[in-house]
Amino acid sequence: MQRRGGGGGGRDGPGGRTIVTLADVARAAGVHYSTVSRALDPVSSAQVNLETRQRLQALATRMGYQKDMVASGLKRGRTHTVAVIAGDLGNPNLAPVLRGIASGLEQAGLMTLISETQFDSARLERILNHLMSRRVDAIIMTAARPRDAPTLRWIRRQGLPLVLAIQTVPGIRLPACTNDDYLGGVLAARHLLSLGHRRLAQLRGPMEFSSCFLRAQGFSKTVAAAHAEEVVVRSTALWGSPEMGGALMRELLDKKGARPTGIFAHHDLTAFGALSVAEERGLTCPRDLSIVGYHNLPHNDRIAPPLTSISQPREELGRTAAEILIAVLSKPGRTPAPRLVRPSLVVRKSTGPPPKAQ
Amino acid sequence: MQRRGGGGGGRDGPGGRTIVTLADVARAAGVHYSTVSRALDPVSSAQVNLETRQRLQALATRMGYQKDMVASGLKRGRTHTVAVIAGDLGNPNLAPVLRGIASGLEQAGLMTLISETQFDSARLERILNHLMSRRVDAIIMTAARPRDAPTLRWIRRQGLPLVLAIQTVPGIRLPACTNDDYLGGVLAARHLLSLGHRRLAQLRGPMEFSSCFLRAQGFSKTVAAAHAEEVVVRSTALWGSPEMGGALMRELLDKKGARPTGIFAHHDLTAFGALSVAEERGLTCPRDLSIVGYHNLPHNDRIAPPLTSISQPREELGRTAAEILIAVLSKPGRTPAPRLVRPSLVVRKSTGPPPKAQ
DNA sequence: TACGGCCTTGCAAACGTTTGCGCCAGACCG
DNA sequence: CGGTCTGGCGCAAACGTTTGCAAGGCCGTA
Repeated sequence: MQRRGGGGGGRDGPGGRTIVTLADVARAAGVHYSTVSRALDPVSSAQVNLETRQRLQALATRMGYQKDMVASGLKRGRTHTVAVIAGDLGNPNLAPVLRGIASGLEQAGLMTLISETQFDSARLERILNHLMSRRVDAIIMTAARPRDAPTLRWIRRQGLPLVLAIQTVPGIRLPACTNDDYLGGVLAARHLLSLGHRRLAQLRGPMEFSSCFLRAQGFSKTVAAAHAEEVVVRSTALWGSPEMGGALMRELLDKKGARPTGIFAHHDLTAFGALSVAEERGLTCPRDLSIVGYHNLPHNDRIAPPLTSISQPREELGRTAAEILIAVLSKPGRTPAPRLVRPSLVVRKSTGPPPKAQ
Repeated sequence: MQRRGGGGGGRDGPGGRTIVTLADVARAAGVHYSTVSRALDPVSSAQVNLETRQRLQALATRMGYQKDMVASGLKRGRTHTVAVIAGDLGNPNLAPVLRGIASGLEQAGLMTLISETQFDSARLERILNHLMSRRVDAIIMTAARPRDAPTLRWIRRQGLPLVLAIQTVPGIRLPACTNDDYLGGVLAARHLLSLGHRRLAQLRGPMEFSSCFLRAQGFSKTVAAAHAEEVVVRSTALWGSPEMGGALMRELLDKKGARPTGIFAHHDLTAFGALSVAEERGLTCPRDLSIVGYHNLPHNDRIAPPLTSISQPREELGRTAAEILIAVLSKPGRTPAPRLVRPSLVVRKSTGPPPKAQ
């Protein structure tokens, strides 16, 4: 299929490019190719005489030799490739995380393969088969939900190292890196409480995501500990959007009883939708109600009013996930402890003291 | 290194998982493994007798056989992997494009490898070496600039199929998929002109990006064709940010002569910054000036005033890039024509008729 | 019946790298 | 001076798949 060059050796690649192999270098150096292999491999290079080693290394770089990772992968069973399985690549919050992962892995000589399940389990299965057949060294999963637990266990049974990022799954012990969403909820609650709010509410995201669940818990516990009141509305089924936020806000305002003055939205977009509905109802923010968002989207200071929000270091999360994965690969036995990345509160104009009237 | 199982055959993978090979299936079926290979390969399966073929296919799936793509890649020289080289993965506009690419490629059985240059040419070189050594089948490059032309030519010389996405490079003929940025500029200009504006200006992005260059051209030509006036300010060195927008806006307002009333920002974030500065100077939008942004970021309708913007189908762009790539791979000789994805204008409240006074 | 043409299947050599094993020469020791 | 040890290198067998080639059987025709 692939022609061997006549004189100089070297293989013709698909596009007619010449590929220099170990054999080519060996021929040029007058040694056996296994010697070249050893000379170029950092660990076995001690087995070859110092000066031949240096000569071969110099020759290899001069000839433009590049180890064929495919062949190496076949032989060694390690492809130096890590797959990231995301739920929705369209989610803008994901990009910085991916960046962190990719740059963190790159430093360890690992490449990043990305794929997207679109939260479809058949698709996930197809992807996993693909990845197994490609012999990836490990998997990072970014949007795992409780219902994915069997799949996660399956992956683990296959012996594939697995690290969770962004979301964790209760009841399954796996190395993971997430935001400290519980703390995020606490920060939001504390902020509103410290401003004097005593009637609070949450516009919650889907509770199957650990991030939302923990945010809700952190918030509720803090509110309860302060003996303040929390008005409960249902959580959304879909992830943050203005429409969802509007719907929840309407539901909240339609409830009988005193209206909450401090609101914690699990997503900035949800907060936007809620603000629109509040304005329709003649409420102004922050005079009549305060609202805290989540994610600290880049335009929060341009909207009216600029949105107080919880900021998460997303790229750091990705880098940390990469670190964990590298640790797992280097010592397969141990499961590193889950790691948390701390969020912080960014105060803007959408929060203030509650109205005096109440 | 890897132990062979005693009785049943099968290889033990890194984590102790058992891998079923062609030889295992063949042994179980009592045929030679080459026959199994042929039976399972869609093109050569015609060579094997219908009923053995079916028997082998059934047995293979029953035994959980999965073709080892690494071994196949070594033999065939095709890895079914495509690399996407991005400039900045943190750019939120990129995520939908990546999604489009990944899902488009997946349908052709190709996997997507992503990497990020951070606009550092040494890094780009390292990445390319890595990719070559990994024998990727093709490369998609998303943020090429004129200064990258030598590298692009080098890739082409290596015989690696290459497709540009989002940005093109003048003077180098390569298959590409971009937004019709020229049209975007035209749409912005037409909109402002049709509202009655006669003095216009642009807050331009870095002109080394073909996208910005073409937007600028489309806008300027349309303005000139309408015999309206364009006030020129320098373009930014960095990509859209509120700070950049503010700086450019200040420069524009400090110019002597009549103030432009219609402004086209090459990025929504630039527009946001410009709006802030305008407000500082006591100008209100859209009463005193109109502004059109670009990218149609998801929160444009929540800012004050909601921002008129040019929307680009980003995911479609990614899918189209994938289509082009697949075409290139299927017939290596031909260079498919560059394709354009059409943007559209989304009118909101930041644009209106010019002030009567002028 | 002999022979040429198929349809199927087996054989074995690749693809490029890694690595256990063994060989050789030189050094060292008794 | 003979034996053992060791550093350095070559040999060849893998890793799992693909594929040209050939061999065997079967059929049809001369």
